[in-house]
Amino acid sequence: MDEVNALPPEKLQELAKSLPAPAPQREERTGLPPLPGAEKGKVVLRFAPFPSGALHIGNARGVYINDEYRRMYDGKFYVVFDDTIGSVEKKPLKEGYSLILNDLKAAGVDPDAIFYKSDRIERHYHFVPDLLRSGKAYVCTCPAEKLRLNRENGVACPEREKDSDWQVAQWEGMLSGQYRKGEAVVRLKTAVDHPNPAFRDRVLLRISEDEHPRVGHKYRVWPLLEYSWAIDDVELGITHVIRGKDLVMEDQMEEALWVALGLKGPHFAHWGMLRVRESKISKSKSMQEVLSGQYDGWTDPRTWSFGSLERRGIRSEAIRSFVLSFGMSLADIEVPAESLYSENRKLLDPVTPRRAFVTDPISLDIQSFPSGFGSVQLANHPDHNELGHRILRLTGGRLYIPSKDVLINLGKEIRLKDLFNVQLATEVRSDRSIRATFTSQSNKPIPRIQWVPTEGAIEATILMPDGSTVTGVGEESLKKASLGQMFQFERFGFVKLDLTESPSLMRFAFAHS
RNA sequence: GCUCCCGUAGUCUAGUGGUCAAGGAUAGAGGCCUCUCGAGCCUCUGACGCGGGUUCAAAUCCCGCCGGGAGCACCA
Repeated sequence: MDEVNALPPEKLQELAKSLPAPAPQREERTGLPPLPGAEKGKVVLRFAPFPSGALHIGNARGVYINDEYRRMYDGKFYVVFDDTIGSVEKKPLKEGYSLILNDLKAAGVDPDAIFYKSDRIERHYHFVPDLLRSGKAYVCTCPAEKLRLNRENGVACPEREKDSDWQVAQWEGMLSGQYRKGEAVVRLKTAVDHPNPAFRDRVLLRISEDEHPRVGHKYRVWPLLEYSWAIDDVELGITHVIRGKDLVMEDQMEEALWVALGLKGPHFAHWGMLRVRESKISKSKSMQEVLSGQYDGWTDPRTWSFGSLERRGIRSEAIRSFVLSFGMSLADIEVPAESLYSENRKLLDPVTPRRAFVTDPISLDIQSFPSGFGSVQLANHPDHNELGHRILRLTGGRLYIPSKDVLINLGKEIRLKDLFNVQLATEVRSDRSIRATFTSQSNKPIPRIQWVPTEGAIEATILMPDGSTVTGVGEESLKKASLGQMFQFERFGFVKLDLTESPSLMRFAFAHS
């Protein structure tokens, strides 16, 4: 090596030529890494939402990673509603089910089957007596506070060592109503002094008398997440549980339970925590704002729900490639929404018609308006003729232009984009108008200004991602737009028609610039 | 505090001992094009957290440190 390095550059060049061509670049992996133990055609995945509200951008990773693996392995994708009774802070919502199913549809993900945990409670009960008789679990009747304290101190509760007849009798008492909410739970015997306090004789089932949105008061004993999944994952034939790394401890619990139950469960894989910088708000926080009426429903852009993104015109394919670009990395990341917008822009830009829009308009009063400009035809897209054109009527002789452009060009000659040049007066009149004089038609290198004919202009309000509203005027042709149609307001950004309030007042939602 | 996870450019990510004087995306800068401040094209800036090992060879393996995150419920 040293010998070669010592050679003069010319010699090296010669030497390089005489060598065989370098090996081809290492092949780059595309898509997600292979799943351990996965066989084509035999992979079964699950997406397990809690029906507390619409799906959030944070759920997108779970949806699309599982769906992508389904594609890769020609497998199955199940939706399994994780709708146990929850807690005071986390309650299943009746509308949560349809909200989520609709969001999945909007996401372009079609499940192979839909299951409800609330339909499977009997299966969860089924294993309890055996667990009790074999001494792998026990009924604990300590009050929650006592239990917590004992766990903290690594102390066993007195019921732990009672015989199996007593255990089974108490279990039946839980089911029959002899015990009330909070008076008895079933706990797994792991170890009271396990180094991880969360592992110390974890609770498997507990009593709740709350009404459930699907099954009402049919059950009073409800399983907890790890226990129910230890059974469901096996019985539903799930081969791979792929979820966020916030749930790794639950995996370990499931594994402990499989040992206790004598079952063999699926593989686990995780991804790290993803946060979109602009969407600091959580699903449950959104829920509060939606329910309290602070937000404009589940599609309020501040919720960052799937529905809100659809409302803004963020396409599901863009969300898909956005979240898949992070792969299965275990690092916790915070990503700017701009990355998502960039994906969406690639999809939107070539197919979205352009329209003129002016914020904070000032009326331009043109003296000696040239004849022959009764109307002007403009292409809908500068690079795609196939998108057609539209005609702007100029018969009124007045235009709106942005005040921002007026103020920096007072007294100067400006070009009205795609039209002609005018000389601006030196001051804006009190009625928010300004005079201008026609100068010439030739395209000159002077400031080019966006404009909208006053006659036929619509008033447009645009709902921004932060919940604020921008108002302005848009060209007449927008009146023909249909709900949900997208436009690029030139020099402003991509918008989607949200609501036509009246023939001259239209509401749009802003996607991104 | 305890348990676990993670540290590659501003932000993400590829990379699994030599093909890496580290690839891609996005953001940024400059230029070309364009009657949009959009898109497109070209160019540029910019990274292996730190310190020790192991090895002929380390972004990659080991140890320590530092930094970040998650979990620690009769929630999911």
